[in-house]
Amino acid sequence: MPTKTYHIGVEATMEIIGGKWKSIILCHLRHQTMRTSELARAIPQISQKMLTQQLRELENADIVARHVYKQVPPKVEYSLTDYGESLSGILHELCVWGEDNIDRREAAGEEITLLSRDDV
Amino acid sequence: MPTKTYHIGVEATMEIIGGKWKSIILCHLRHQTMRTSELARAIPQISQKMLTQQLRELENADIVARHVYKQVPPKVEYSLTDYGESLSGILHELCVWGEDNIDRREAAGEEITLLSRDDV
DNA sequence: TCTAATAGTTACCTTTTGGTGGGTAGGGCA
DNA sequence: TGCCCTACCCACCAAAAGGTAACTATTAGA
Repeated sequence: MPTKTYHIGVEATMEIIGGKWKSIILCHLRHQTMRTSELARAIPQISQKMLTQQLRELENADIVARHVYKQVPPKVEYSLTDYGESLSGILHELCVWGEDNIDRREAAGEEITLLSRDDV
Repeated sequence: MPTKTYHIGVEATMEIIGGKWKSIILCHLRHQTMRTSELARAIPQISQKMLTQQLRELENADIVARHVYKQVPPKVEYSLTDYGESLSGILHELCVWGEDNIDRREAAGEEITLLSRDDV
């Protein structure tokens, strides 16, 4: 296998939490274990496909754990792994900085809304 | 203009520092003001086009300041704005977490290299 | 006159990412 | 029997992101 090369640490981090959905998913899982359908409700803009695809990738990176309950209809829960918890502080700061950024842009006259500010 | 809507703070943050290049550029500017050519040397994989495009976008978000010296050949310097400095802590953590992640994957047997670990 | 030097733009193409709509499994229940 | 439920998979298409290469301007200096 050809050796994977990074030039700076942040490159690796962004490969894991980057993209349109991963950081959002992780911000939700930071507070609680959630079922697939709960995540879908918490992130109404995401499609089924993207949700499971991103969860699979986070699982492969050992950030998210998948718990399958053997029952019908199926029940699957996702939560942060211990290693995933090491991202918790960063995720929180990303949320808070974004909230401030939105306030700032609103104060500057931009038409902008933040629906929930529940990241505590 | 249609109101821009976010569901969670991190969405706004990622819109600003997301993508393949922005966080890398910002990590370099965190330590020092840099000329265009210095940035290009510090990030050898980036193309001219991407470098200026990303810098423009960071400038529009008031994260990066552009200083043009009226001389020939041209000299242009980039640095974090005061507001951009508010990302400094997060950028540092993203770097450090990535370095740890690379160590972890290397320890797990993955063929992986980190060229510089100079984010202090 | 010709070239080097720096920063930047543009047109064009490829790759990656994301969206849509369909389909699966398998037990519960009317 | 036939339909519901949840999770999830696949084929296909559209849009966004990124890469390549050629071009610009300007002036110092060989």
